[in-house]
Amino acid sequence: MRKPDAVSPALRVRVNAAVKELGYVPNLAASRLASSRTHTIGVIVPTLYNVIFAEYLFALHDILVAAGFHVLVVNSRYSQIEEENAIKALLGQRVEAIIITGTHHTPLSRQLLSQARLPVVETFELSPEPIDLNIGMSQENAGQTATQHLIGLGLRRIAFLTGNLDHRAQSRLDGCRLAMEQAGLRPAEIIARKPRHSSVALGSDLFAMTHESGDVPEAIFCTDDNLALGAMQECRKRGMRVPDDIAIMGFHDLEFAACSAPSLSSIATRRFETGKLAAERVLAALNSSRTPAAEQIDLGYTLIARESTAV
Amino acid sequence: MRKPDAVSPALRVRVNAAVKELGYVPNLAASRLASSRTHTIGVIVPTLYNVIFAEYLFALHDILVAAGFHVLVVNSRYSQIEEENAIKALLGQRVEAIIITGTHHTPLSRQLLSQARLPVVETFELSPEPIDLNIGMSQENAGQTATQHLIGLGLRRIAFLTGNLDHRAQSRLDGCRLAMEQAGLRPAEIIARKPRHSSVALGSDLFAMTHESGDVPEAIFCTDDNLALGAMQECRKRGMRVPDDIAIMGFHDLEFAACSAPSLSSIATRRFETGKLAAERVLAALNSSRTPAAEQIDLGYTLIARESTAV
DNA sequence: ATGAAAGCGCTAACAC
DNA sequence: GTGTTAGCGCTTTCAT
Repeated sequence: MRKPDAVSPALRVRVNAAVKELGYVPNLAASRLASSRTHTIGVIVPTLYNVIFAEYLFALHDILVAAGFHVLVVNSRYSQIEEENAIKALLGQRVEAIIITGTHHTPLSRQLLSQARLPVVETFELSPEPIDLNIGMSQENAGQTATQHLIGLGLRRIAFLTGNLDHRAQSRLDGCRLAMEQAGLRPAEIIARKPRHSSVALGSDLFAMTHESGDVPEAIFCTDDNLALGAMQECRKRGMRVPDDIAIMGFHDLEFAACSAPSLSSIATRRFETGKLAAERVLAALNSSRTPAAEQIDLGYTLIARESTAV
Repeated sequence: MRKPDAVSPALRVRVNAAVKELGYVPNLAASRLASSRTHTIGVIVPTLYNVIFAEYLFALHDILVAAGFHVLVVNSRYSQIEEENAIKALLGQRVEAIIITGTHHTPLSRQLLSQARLPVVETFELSPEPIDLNIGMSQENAGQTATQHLIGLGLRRIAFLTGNLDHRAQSRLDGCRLAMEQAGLRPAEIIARKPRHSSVALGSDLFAMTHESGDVPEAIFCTDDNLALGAMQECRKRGMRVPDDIAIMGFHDLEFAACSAPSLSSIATRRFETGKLAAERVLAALNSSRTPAAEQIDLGYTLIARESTAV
């Protein structure tokens, strides 16, 4: 069945007939056990709610499936414990490589990944000590750049807005604080108490909260374009004009940032490229017998200034 | 290792030490082969870009993981061929049940699912002849209800706007046509030539196209809230007021519909409940030895009238 | 409570 | 080109 050409046409016909009649489907577990090849790559993402991971997975999927691999996606829900369980599950499946979001893991996770002797790619962040490959960008620098953009516009009272404070959001906040400090300022911080995933509705809620507190800043840097869009809409509802009364800055440059009204300034990040490169490097590592040297790739980011900060 | 209580404490300690030192992880393929239990449920969705599937998967995941199952998510990219391949892959994995989006499959897909002797749940639509279980809603009725709402407002020139025309979008369009016909009208149809996934940017593009053609309707029913939001933003950019100059209606009642400015009228659909119920029925079927009768559950939908159609 | 042994359904290597 | 056979690493059953 796996090499139909290597068999007489007559036999091939009989085999196909039998397959169809019996509804026979080869047992992958047996095949994997016997060949010790699973043709499966494990991918861990923190959530499926955020479209950036959909884009990333799309690119990964494209390349890996074309190369004959299965892609096993697990989500860790932003929990290191769930991530550790996901790693165990993937190793138990004997995936041939693991592509994992972020660079912060439990000690056991690191240990498991290190001694598993398979290609590991950490993505979206830059690690001080990568387990193996690392493809990402400096979230802290990006946060700093965004904030410097606002400061450069003459804005002084700047707030940082986020839903849950996962590690990447925290790094952006660190960058924001650094930029403010360098300018002799301090950011206000608007952080949702209850960790909810980033959404337009949450951005709207958080801005409403801030507005009602009476302490409205001159500019808001949101960790995410969804939050930014929600904040912009809430501004309008409350009679504030963007950017005249308040400047708003997003993050990720999602598809709608260019066409929202007003259009949204953001930091463009490279999700497709991250996925594509991770997949390519994994394939390369799997095809070369010798272990390639651990490598770190900085994909960078780009500041996109649009109407929402055109003060 | 699987029953630590059934072993002397001393041995248990030695086992754990060995496990840690060797980085031992049990081989799931071997376990599955030996026990002929995979504890895995396969789920097929058409895309990961649409947040409704994230919500659905979240609910599914919650219940199935809590019950000790693995969830294997595959996406078919709205292609029946890819869906067929996904089904083969899942059956090869010997998943214990399959939860699949939609009710339209290739003949071979139907055959494979029928003769696999495992619980199958088709979701999001209602099928005239379900393979096994079917949990969904009438997309056509929902499209009809939305359109009747617009007609009831005295609007006559109504357009239907969609990105790609997958089967569910087609059904909503059918419902829209039916309502128009009953009122003695004909809908205009705005359909993206290049199938792209639904997004705010696409809604914006499509409305811009329509506006430039000069033939602007009195109301637009969009297959998706993302498209609707994009259309609303593009309206504002072009100096049209919603709902005064044009009424806009979305679909799915995504999180942001309530907080956009103006707030968006929509049809609320029940993604969480669909996932929850599908997971519960699968677990029930797996626990009862006898095959439960094929069943069809209509989860319905709700018209939510908000500012964008408050004419 | 512990050890021994058969066999799950394939793959890979070999003989025919 | 075709048939045969020994494992892959577990689970399950049976002896001890």
